[in-house]
Amino acid sequence: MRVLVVEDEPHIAAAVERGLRAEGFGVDTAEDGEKGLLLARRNEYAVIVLDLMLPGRNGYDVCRTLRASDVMTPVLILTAKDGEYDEADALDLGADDYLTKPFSFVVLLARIRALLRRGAPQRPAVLTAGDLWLDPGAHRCGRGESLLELTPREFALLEYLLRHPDTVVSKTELLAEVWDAWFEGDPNIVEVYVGYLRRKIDTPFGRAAIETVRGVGYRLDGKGG
Amino acid sequence: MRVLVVEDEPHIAAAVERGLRAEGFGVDTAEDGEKGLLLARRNEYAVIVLDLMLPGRNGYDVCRTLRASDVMTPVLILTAKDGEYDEADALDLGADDYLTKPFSFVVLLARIRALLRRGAPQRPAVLTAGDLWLDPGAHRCGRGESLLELTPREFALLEYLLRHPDTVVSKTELLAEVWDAWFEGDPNIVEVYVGYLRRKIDTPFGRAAIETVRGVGYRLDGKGG
DNA sequence: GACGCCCCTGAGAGCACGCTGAGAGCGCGG
DNA sequence: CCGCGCTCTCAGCGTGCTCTCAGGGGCGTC
Repeated sequence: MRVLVVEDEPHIAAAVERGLRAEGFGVDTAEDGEKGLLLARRNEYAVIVLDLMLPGRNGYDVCRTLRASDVMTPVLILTAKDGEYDEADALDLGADDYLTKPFSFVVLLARIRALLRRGAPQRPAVLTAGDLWLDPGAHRCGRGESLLELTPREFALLEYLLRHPDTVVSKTELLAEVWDAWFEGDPNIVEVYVGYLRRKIDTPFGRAAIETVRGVGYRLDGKGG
Repeated sequence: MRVLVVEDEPHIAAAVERGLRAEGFGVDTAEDGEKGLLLARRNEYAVIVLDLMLPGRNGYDVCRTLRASDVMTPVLILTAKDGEYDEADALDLGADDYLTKPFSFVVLLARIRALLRRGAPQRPAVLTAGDLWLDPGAHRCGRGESLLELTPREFALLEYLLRHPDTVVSKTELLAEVWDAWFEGDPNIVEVYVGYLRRKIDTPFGRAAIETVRGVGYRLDGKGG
């Protein structure tokens, strides 16, 4: 899930970037409108966070140009409260939401999530497969009554599998989504972590939620094994 | 005192708007859910009057989305008596009151006044987690009978955690919310203050209300540890 | 039935992350 | 002007997580 941040004030850009990364987003930044446009056209972003006051090509211009070239990525506009621009204009130009500085980071996150939700179907708060459950918000998971202690990596892996139940996910896909899009290490790492997971969520319960599909990948049984 | 009316039937919208204006309210109207959402997010309303049967995005959806993006403005739901929706559902979604059409304007006004009296952000006077309690108004907190002496920063941190019990809050989020939205210092400060807090609220009582979720953040146990 | 590929697993190295103690800076009150 | 308390920085340390590697075993194929 990648986000593009177009913002010329370095400390704001850095704070937003750091925060979004901590929330699991991939982040690209651009310090002016020109670069923002380039990146927005070249890549597929889930959301674009766009400052209005930019050197050179301003946010209005960027937003209009994007829409004109059929880039329909949701755009969230940032601007100073006392700016010369009006929020109504921004929304007319095809922006999807609007936030005035200074704003709380949590609000920014909530807005971004809301934008993402609009496009995607609503996801339930807790993911389950049979008696196996995982709560992304509380960062907890378990099998029936038992709470399971997972490391961050194990948790991320299980979460991904639970989001794609009864579907074979390839090792490459897991590497890209759970690890890093540009992961270059030993792909064996996936097998290792699937092993760790099985020892925690399957073996103690005599179940087998994660099935190996030889030569293809892994499949999580929607009924928990 | 502004009110947002989201209603697609023009004559009802007009009647409600006229009536509310006569009572001294500022009124914005939206004829569908999408516009309603935009306005609700953009502006601060005292109350939102929301019809359930709307073209496109219906009232349920609007209400749920608003709550999900942390807009806590009181919502009063309007709906036809024989509609397919149930009152209980509406309240579950985070609506605050409920009125079936046809309704008398006087009743609508009374309900709106009641909602305003309740106060917009319906916050409990005292936040608790098990025997741990914090009174934001009195600026006091304690564990059971014992009063705890916290510095302002410690207090703010605990308050934030208590407002998000059983949820993992990231260090970034804490930096942004308890410190400053654009905090640039050493993020280690969060660990330091969590340490201070634990020494005051956990160690002396042999409890562990604040749990560390490695690589993600901290979680306050809703039962106080 | 034999071979080869893929997967599994145990051991271990490296290191990132979080915790803590010490102390500097600063504002405020005495 | 001094002392106190709060905030924040910094560096060291320990834990346990992540990842690598190599060997063994299972499954499919020929």
